[in-house]
Amino acid sequence: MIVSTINVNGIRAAVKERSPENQGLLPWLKTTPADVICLQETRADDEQLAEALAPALADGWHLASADPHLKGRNGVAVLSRNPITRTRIGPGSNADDEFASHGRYLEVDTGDLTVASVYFPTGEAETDRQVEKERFMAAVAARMAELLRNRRDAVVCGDWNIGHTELDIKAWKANRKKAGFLPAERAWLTDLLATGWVDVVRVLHPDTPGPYSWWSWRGKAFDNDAGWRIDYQLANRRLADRVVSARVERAEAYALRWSDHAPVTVEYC
Amino acid sequence: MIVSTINVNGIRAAVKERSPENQGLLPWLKTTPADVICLQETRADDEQLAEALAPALADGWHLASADPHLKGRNGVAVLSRNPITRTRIGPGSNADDEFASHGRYLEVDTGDLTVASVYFPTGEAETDRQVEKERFMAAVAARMAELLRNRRDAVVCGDWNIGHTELDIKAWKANRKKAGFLPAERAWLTDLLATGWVDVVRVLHPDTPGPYSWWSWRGKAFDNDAGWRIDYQLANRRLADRVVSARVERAEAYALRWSDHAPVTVEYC
DNA sequence: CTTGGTAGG
DNA sequence: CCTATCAAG
Repeated sequence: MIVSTINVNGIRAAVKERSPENQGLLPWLKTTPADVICLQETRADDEQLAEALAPALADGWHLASADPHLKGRNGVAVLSRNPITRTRIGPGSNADDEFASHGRYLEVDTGDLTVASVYFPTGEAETDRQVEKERFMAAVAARMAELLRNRRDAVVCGDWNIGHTELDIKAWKANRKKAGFLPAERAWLTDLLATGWVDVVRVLHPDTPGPYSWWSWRGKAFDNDAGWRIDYQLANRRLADRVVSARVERAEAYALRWSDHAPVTVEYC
Repeated sequence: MIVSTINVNGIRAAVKERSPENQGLLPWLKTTPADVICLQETRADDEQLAEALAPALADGWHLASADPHLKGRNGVAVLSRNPITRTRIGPGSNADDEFASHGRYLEVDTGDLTVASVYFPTGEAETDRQVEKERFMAAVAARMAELLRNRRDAVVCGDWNIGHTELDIKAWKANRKKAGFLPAERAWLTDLLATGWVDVVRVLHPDTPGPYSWWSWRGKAFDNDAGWRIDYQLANRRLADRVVSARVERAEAYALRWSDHAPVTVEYC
């Protein structure tokens, strides 16, 4: 069982042919061994998303998605080779959940697994946008506590927009007061992991900087590997014990950059 | 003395290299025999315009321009191989001219010639935008009457956004109620020509449809030559008598399309 | 279909 | 620097 997660930074741009060598997301989808793929920042409504992914759907992929409330913003989805047997939109427990309409949280069951695709707000230190990010963090943590109480194995994938430790951001010193590496955000992740979730990429690469999963388009950030590791798969411990490999597909991304993020791919035996 | 006029549809886009074969406006500028070039729809302020045209200025071209009041809209300019000895912005006679700030009218003297670069509003039938277009038409006609009373030879170049006769629009039947081919607009041009101005391209091509100078980007308008002749050079009669050639540079535009308009180029002996 | 502005990343 | 939106042409 292989699970991938990637922030596509606009599904319509991601599926576009960019050059003869770089034909975008669809060739990657054709060749990936993944069984489940979590997508974030589709920046499209359900109809536009299905249209962009039409070739994949024709190939038999199943699709679930959570529409953004604002056009051209957010949007998350899950692609699965096996049927999707349950979907839940929003981290909250009821329809008046403030985030249910934001296109930031989608949870599905497929086979024996529960998979969530989550897109955290960017935030902005010292502003209301950071307050909203923290409300979203609290809502997701509450839902993840519920998931732990369930019987099913679960993995929560996404763009968390938080670097956890100094290993996770190349320029961590310059970012100590920036949204994405604030002490409160880092502590929140530490606390979340203490409840029983496992950051499976970090467990397999405990001491190395990165592997980064996002590089700014600006300047030569990608060439210099001046990146951030902000895309995580958090698995419950029983599932995490089954991890056989966990990597960021940077090599592929190097040749074929159709997003500013790279896929984070984990094989569970 | 060769005068060209072209609506560049955004100077910053026009100077961009579009492909190995199509390097944009600058190579055309390198090879054109024109002595004076009127530009419309630069969609840039004076500083952005000078930056986009920096290679031409380094080659010795002189530049005058009229800033648009709204960012990214309108904007007219004149490039001249010889020095520009007088500049006037706006068709009106005083600073409270409503159009002086709109980046639609620039008049210069160079050598013995007065040259104006004018960008008429698009208009929209039955709306306030048409009323404004007609106010601009009246202001330009008034200024052109003044020009005729002057001693100097003068040519008023630009994107008039009006097709004069059925020869000037391929699909004239479908456009009889559309801004750009309204009876009032056509009559205004007829009246203007009756005051002593000469549409020099039409005089040299009296009976042929076109030659069109604008084609919509939509569909296959350009390939089908489904165009409009809306870019004119109007010369006073004495100057018009010196015309030796007048053409639309469609052949060049075919290979190298860096605007939806093509240059209208006239040689005066 | 293309331009430039703007918000957001 | 890239992805969207939008108004305008």
